[in-house]
Amino acid sequence: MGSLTESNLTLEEIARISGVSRSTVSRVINQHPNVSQDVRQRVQAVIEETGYLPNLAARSLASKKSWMLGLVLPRSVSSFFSDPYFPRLTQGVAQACNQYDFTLALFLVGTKEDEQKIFPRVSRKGMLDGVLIQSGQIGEKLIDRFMNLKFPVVVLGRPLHSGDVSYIDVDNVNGAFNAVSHLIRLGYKRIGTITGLPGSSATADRIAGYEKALVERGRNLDQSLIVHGDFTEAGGYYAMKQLLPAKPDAVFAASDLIAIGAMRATREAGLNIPEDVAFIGFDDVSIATYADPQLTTIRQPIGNFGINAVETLIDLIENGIEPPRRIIMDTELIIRDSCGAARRMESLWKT
Amino acid sequence: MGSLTESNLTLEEIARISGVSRSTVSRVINQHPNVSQDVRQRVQAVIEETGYLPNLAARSLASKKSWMLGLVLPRSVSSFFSDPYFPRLTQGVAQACNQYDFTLALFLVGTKEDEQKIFPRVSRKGMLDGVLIQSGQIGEKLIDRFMNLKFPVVVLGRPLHSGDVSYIDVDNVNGAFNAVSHLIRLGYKRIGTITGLPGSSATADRIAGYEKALVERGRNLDQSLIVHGDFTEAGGYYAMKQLLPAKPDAVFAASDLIAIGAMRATREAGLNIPEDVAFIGFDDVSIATYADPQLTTIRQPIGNFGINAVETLIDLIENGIEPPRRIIMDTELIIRDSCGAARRMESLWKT
DNA sequence: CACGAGATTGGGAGCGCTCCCAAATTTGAT
DNA sequence: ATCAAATTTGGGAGCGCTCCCAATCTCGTG
Repeated sequence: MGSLTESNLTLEEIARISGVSRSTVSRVINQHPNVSQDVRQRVQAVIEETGYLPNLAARSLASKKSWMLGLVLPRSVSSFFSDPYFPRLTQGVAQACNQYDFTLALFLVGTKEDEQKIFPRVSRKGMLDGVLIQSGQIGEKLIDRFMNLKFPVVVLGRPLHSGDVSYIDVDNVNGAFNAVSHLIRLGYKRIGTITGLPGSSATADRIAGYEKALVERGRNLDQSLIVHGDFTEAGGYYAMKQLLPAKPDAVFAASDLIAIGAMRATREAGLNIPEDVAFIGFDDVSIATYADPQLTTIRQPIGNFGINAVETLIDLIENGIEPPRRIIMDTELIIRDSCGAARRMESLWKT
Repeated sequence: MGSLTESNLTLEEIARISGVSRSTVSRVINQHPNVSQDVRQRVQAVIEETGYLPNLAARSLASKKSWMLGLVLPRSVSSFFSDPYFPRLTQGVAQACNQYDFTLALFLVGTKEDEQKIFPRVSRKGMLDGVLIQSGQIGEKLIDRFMNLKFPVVVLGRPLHSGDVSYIDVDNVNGAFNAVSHLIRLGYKRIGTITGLPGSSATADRIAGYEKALVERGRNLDQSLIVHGDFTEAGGYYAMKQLLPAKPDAVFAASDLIAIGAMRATREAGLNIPEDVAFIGFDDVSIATYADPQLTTIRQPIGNFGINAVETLIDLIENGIEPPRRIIMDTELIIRDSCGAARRMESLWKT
């Protein structure tokens, strides 16, 4: 174990030790076929023995590949990491990076200043092979610039103006549709919704799904039952205060965090959940099960979402950019207590 | 705006355009003093106009610096990103990296396989200038190996066996002491605790603080009031089930997440919070305010913790390694509803 | 007006790798 | 055994930067 020399080992050094040339060692490392069986083994042995790993910077410089992927997350307005969605996403991305032997560079865009500097930082030559960008305000501005550079990009969540860009999204329309249909099925009459931050496709699609479900059942859309939130707990709380006068008997919240906030406002108003107002969220993050009552919600495959995104990006990097890849993932209705399914079903039996 | 040429701009090219040599441009970029005023301005102008940024790989290779920092987080056992602590920490680290123009590489150690590969991955030449490691099982194993390589490391949280390593920690003993003292002051008689995952200094120190507070007030330590958890909600839930038979009237939980779980178990047992059992948590993550009742807790300066860690690491990188830096940050008692302070104080007034 | 110190500039060498091409070796068919 | 074809190997030329040293330029001074 050359643990002492481990630090300044070079290709040339490995070549000297194994009695071959620099090029041959390089071939062994890069799995190039044109190396005889016994030479390959001999070199392999030396590499293992010494714990040699090629210098990343040198390799990147020569090959124009860095085996690094970027993940750009805008920490829009207030919260961001207070919503467990992003950590889960990040985890999925990190896991996939590990699996494919890529390194993950994380860019959290916080301040206005970060926003200014983010593009040069990320697009800088010799740094990243490709980038994952969360859709939304900041993300959208970056997409075109990356596309212009022919820089491999995969957008997380459908961008509002998707030209030729590859993206991965969850079927938000259908998820919301299923959520609201579930509430209709349970017999709720005045179903309200608290939306996400306006200006994102997720928000728009979830509203569309909500409306579609009501319309298909021949219900009228009542604008007083639609209140805009921002994907935060506090936002949900204040939105619910606005919604309460409209006397909803059930609410579809555009995220679990919104639902948690809305339930807080509901309890404060002295109402019971789900007897007086039923709730259903979106995401199925861990707090959904910590809530009291536990939250019925639309589960997103968040972890797989990240993994899929990385796989798509790597494919883009290795096999070129056309045509754009587009992946839409399915959601799943998770029934817990906040929708009152148990009680409602019971009463249905009785009638 | 040479947006088209932006991509393959080199030092040499900038030199040609500004009519000086490669070396001079390099000096301008690296703020080397020996450049005349007017040449500097001329070159600066060309750089701005073309949007040139040095190739990172080439720069790293030549200078042996990468301007990249690593953050290694072991996703020990079950949860990890389900605890909002780590996202908050990551955010602080990312923010500081932005500020100091470093790039953040995130390493989440998930599987056993990751654990095997993490060291070569991270210590690989030409990749990182330094690394931040979360203390704990996996972290501890890595520390020595990095120290041997003279690789700059800052440990997040005091490592169990801290040799010459630099670390940053929060005053866990004092935090726990203040929490429990607060409960004592409010008149609780049977104060239990649910600990974190055994084997970390944070867990040990919080237990020490709990015991210190009790002992200083002349209370006896009752082992049946100490139950071990693991920093998860589910862990808190099951720990509380174990603790309930010991009839505690107040509980100090080693994290907010534990407290949330413990409160769930308490409610299920038909007890009221804080009338029957009061709670106090640790961390002050966002879920502390989403809980019902809102959680009294010990606030950690998590974001600043990350920022401080990065600053320490950069200092280490730039100014050498001895002596090891050690930073201990203070905590703060945040009084909300779960400790029953309001009611207790009220009743104190009456007497 | 010549001279040397100090400021400024240019060019070579090299960081450690990949990639290409030519040289050396092996193989197989005659 | 012989020669063309295929396989294997070695070395040169970069990749785009930094760093060092030598060359050049600027002055102030005697």
